Amino acid sequence: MSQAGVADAAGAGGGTGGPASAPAEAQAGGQRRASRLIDIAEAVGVHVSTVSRVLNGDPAQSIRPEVYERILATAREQGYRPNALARALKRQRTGALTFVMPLERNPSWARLQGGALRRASERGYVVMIMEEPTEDPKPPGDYRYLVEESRADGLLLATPLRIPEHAGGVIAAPHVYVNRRGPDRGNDVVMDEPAAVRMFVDHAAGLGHRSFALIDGPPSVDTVHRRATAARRICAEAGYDLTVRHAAPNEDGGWDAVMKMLRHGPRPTVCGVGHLTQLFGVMAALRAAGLEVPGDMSVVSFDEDQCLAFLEVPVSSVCMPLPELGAAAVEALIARIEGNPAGDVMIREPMSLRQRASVAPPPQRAGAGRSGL
Amino acid sequence: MSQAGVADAAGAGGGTGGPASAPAEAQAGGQRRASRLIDIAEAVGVHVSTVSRVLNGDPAQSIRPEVYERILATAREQGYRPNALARALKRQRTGALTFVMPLERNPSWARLQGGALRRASERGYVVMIMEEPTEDPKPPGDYRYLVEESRADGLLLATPLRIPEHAGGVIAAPHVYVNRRGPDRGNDVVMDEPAAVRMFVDHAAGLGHRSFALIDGPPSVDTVHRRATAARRICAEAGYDLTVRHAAPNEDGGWDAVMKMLRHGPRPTVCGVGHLTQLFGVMAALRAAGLEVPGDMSVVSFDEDQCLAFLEVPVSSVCMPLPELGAAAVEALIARIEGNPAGDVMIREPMSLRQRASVAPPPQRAGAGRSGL
DNA sequence: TAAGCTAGGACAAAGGTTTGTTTCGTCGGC
DNA sequence: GCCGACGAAACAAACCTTTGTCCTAGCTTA
Repeated sequence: MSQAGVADAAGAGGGTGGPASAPAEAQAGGQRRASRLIDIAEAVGVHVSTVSRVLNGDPAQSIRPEVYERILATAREQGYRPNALARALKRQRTGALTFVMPLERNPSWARLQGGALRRASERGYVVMIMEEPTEDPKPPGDYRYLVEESRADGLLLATPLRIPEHAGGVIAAPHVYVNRRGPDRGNDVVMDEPAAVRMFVDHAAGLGHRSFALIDGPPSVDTVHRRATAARRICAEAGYDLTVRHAAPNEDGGWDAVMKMLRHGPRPTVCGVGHLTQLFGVMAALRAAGLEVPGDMSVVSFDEDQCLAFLEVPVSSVCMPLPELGAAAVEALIARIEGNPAGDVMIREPMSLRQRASVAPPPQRAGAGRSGL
Repeated sequence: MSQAGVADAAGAGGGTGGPASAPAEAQAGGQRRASRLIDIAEAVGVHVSTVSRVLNGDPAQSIRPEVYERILATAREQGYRPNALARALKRQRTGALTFVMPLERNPSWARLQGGALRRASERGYVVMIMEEPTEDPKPPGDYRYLVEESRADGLLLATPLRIPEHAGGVIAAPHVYVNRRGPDRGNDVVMDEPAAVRMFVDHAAGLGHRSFALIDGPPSVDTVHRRATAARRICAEAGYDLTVRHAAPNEDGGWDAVMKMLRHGPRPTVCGVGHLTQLFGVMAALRAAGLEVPGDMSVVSFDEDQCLAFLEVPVSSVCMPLPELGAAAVEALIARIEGNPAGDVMIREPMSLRQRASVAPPPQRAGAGRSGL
């Protein structure tokens, strides 16, 4: 990047014979060493601290304009890049965040991650990703070491689980729980699951449905727990029937849940499904049971994905602002790092119901009466 | 994490009054400061270098067993964690990799990322993710700064694009191009796209197909380029017809490609589709055109995803080992960082064709004759 | 008994920045 | 003519590790 060496010749002449190491240029063999503050200082003929202040625009220091310009020019010529390690060591701040999340194929995680990464990048932070498997989760304290080792300034804890029993107490480092409520208050950034549920219920109720089902993952997952709780409350208040079925968050889980649901008790007329993968099993099971969607049963997914529009029966979904959630989590974490904790955050907007073909008025048989529309 | 403070009392007694800073414990107000080497050294009554060697298991140094034990015990009591910053600064190695990739909802990227992250973690590296948008890509040299700033030891360049014209030359830092051939040789880790294409062609040819189409993204994407080139060669050698259509890597692109394909020239009997998103458009367009899959046209996706099994017509796919590609890329990068560059790598295994309902023998009309099976 | 060797550590110099404190002139004011 | 202030920059102490070199007893050996 631009030929160095010129700088030295044009520099302050004679006094280059300092005891310090070789300048950035003229390294014989391999890779040219990276330019350091001291290389610029020697080339210009000033002290390293002066260079540092100029390059950082320290307002408390006045510099002669010519020196100022020379330093800037030399830094450019040498392609100077501050050593983030040294800077972080001195400043006690790394400019890095750690995002702890499961590595799943679920597109929702990608949306969340994308939102977080973009916002972090805008804010000048780099993000490291660490996997936390959904099964066999480690206590959150185990991630603390990344901050303790000064690798990162804070933690985004985006595991879907609720507080593990072995939580190991509260994390001292700046941290935010993403779409999950942590053991300590004031560090949660969560989706407004009740609003999502309400959107689902209102939509279906508007078509005449009175008997609801919710098929979702295990209640140990905090989002699931919040969704189920909200559904119970909302349906109870409105006087609707509700069956909640917790099942494995995969295709088989969806299948099993449907099969059990059809065997036991009165059949609901509309069914919300928490996981995209469960949805596939749900649709297959309904078809296998001879039920038509939406003729016999309406279905709504709580995971939005493009493929929903191209399934055998296109499935409506509640589309939640996952990228916004990720971005807000980053924002909240940075605020904590900078010493302005702002309390829990709930993400509401923009939430929408994407209507596809899987929702219709309930079948007459089960309908209350005014299924006119 | 275990009460500190005990260590000091049990330590070497009197000589604690060093001029250095306060020990890790007994910090009055806020967060207890992290334990440092010097805290352990003072507690035990040895020099900091001794602690460092013990904790790092330096074999060149002999230590009295009792001192050895005391150091280890004290480190444990204080919950010592080496400061990664200081260590990296001194060792000139960060233990971090940077993964440059687009942040897309495409599940293939998640699989690739997952494979890379897991392998890096196994190898003791942390990974930072940087976005490179698919449109408006920066020259790869622009990421170099992450290494120049000593934030990472190497770069995984997983942008799907071919060498940008403004590449800005070769990157000096250790780097690997992931599923893309870079401007310099010996740093590529790529999928065996020709094998994938051959799997597609052989499968279809075995059913009697002789007229192929390939719908894929723009040829500026290196994977697309490799796929198209391989398809041309393979079909030419076998004497099959081939139409290659480059289109936008989204639903509309797939739709447009089909429409153009149906308007111009002889209609192929089987169609490979490069992107999952394009596939949706392809399926919609075929249906809109009144063509049945697989009756009138067989379809194979080059992107595997669970949802393929649940589309209106379940679509066969060539499932490529993306996680393995990611892992191999990490492996190759680490080898370079450690000074053992190993040349280009091609990932072949395990590659499989997932047969679903979208492939059948060609329709009689277009078949050459022996369409018996 | 003196020289030499070894075990067991201490010393100190990096590694590249940041930042509080001094220093050295020079200028202005009285 | 002297004091204070100020502009402009140097000095040096961190930040925390790693690692090459040096030192000091105690012991062995000639």
